[in-house]
Amino acid sequence: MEELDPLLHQPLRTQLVAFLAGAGEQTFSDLKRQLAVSDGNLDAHLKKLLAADYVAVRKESGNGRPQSFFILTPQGLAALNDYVRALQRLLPLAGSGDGLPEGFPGRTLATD
Amino acid sequence: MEELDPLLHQPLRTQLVAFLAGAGEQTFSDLKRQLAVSDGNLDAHLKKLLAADYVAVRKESGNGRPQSFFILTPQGLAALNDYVRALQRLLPLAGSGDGLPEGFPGRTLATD
DNA sequence: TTAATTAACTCTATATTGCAGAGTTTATAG
DNA sequence: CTATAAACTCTGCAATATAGAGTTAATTAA
Repeated sequence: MEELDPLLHQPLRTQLVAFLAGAGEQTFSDLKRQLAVSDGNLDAHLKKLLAADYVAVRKESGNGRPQSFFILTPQGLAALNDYVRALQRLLPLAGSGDGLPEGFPGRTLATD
Repeated sequence: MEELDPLLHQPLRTQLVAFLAGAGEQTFSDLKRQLAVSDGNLDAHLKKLLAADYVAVRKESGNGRPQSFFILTPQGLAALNDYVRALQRLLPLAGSGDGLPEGFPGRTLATD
């Protein structure tokens, strides 16, 4: 059965990676604001992504407050790519911009 | 930012619900085999889906071994529908059957 | 030039969730 | 009627997620 990278298949991390993919390099604070998440929680999830080399960090200081810039690595983008494909195979999303129930052939609903 | 139903956004439960959506009513053992998961783990996740009324169960006995048939409820299908749409908004998947990197405008990659 | 303030992180303890295997029940076979 | 096996279910351990307290570093203002 279709595997879903557990590192990516978690609400906050999916959002994180999707956001980095779409918006490019972001500071810790940017991410914190965008995802409305606590410092500690963001830190913990970033650490996991860093440990997996899905995300890289570049630190700056000297010309202002110290800042960390987080960015998706090529591996991270590749993993996201694979993840999205796995989702597409698992969930019949193809061509369903507006409904998708028709995309689930053979289903039977509980009649309650 | 885009919300992802935490009940569905978990590897095993996503697979479970996707499978039920695609294949209709399934027994406990069918699910166990298809998802290659331990009894206890399957039971735990089914309980959560039952508690949320995403899945319903019908029990049979008397004419063979006792069996439970699990099935997606209308609420479950609706939740899955919402979930897929949230993913589609979060991840720019549209029309990317074969690459998708182009689907992430504005991204910048770490050069390592 | 140095003490106060504030922003940017990071660490740690607690809560929540996930998992596997042992246990229980129910049915068929000998 | 005892043994075997399939179909679940329960319980304790392990891993993960979260929040908030703590730490470091830089600007501001006396």
